[in-house]
Amino acid sequence: MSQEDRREAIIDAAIEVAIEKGLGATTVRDVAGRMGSSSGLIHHYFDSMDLVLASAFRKVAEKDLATSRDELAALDDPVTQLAHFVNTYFSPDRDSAFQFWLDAWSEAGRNGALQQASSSLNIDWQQTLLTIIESGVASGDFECSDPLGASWSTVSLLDGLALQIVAHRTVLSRDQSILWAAATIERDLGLRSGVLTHAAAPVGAASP
Amino acid sequence: MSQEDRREAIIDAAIEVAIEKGLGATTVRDVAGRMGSSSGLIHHYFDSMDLVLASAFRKVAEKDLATSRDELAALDDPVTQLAHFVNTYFSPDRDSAFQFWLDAWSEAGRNGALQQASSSLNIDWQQTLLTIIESGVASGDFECSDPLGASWSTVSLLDGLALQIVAHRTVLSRDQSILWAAATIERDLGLRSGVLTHAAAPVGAASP
DNA sequence: CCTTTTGTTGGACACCCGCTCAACTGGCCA
DNA sequence: TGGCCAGTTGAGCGGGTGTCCAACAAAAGG
Repeated sequence: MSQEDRREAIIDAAIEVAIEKGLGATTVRDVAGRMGSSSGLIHHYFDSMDLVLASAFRKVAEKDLATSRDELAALDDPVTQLAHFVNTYFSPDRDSAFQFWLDAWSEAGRNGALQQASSSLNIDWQQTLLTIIESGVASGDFECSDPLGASWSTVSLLDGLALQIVAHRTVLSRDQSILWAAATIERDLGLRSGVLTHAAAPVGAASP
Repeated sequence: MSQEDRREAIIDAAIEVAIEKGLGATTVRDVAGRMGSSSGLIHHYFDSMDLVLASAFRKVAEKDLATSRDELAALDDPVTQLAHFVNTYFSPDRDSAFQFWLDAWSEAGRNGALQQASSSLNIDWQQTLLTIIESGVASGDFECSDPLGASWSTVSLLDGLALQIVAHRTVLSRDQSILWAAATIERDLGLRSGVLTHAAAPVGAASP
């Protein structure tokens, strides 16, 4: 097993544990136990446990983002892309990844490696949205004088709603949140009301 | 010193420590040390440390909310109230309180007492906004067919932006965030562009 | 084949956690 | 003055943490 593979195996084990116990409560011994190896091994590949946790967060968040980007790439017009983005953002499949985000945001102020990973990946999500918005403005589908502001407002609105769903469970329903987010985003981008939600639902849309 | 005073003193000490070390990293010994008392005392007044932390969060969040509501009560028309709300939401004064929110959202899934405090206080903030929006609709200042949705979208948007400011520090500027949030909220409530930010700035508005 | 290198082990270290409990203190009442 | 008791102490318990490191195993190189 190559050095790189071993590192990935450690990160994967850390992810599995963190999903069950939380990022902050994931320990060296947990990870070693999950891998069936010794605890010393982890420190042979990582200088500190903080780096393991930051790597775990980064891998989860990167995979989550890559999945989203792949799905978006399969759609061709900006309106459909945006509709897909909004309709899938609160999917239960993303709950565990979103809990990683909550943990990262909370810990960012005290763990430098995490803050760097968290802020750069947050920017990546906003950039993904910015690309959609700019292409929509270019094609005439959207009407928006400030795509940068719209992209940040949109991710922030979605994150704020997702946060309620994941942290508080029953306070907001997923479907209701989609409708509320869509309404605001439609107004921000000069779309007719309902365009984002009445569109033929893309693969994996809505939620149970 | 009465029982109630002692409890409050413990909570206050826990708050001081939590501001420095984070809610999750605050220990019984830290709190006792800050008070200059023994660790046993804390357990004489609280059944568990989790309850101390939940109480600390609740006190910070309640005070933060009460301050906001008092300021709003001093203003009379809905537009001025909403402008004040938006212009003060990202104030540096609120940073430490907001870090408590980040910690609470992260920990909510694993600490029942915290989840209850966090979700009910989140609803209180949304209700505050809902009251403003409903009075604005009644007075004809706002145009909004779904005040409930608008209130949730607005808190979520503000929380999402505040989260970037507090967790990632330099990714977004406070002033820029106010402008972006205001633009979206104005569209949601049928206000003329700039009404929320060009209004005579209320006490403590903007940020350095 | 024997040495060297590399990967891996798991016990040990120093420190921290929440929580319990017997012992102590000091003010109040009889 | 003596007894009482709520308030308070802090050592101690069982268990946890990240990190280090001498010892071992196994593959690589001569």
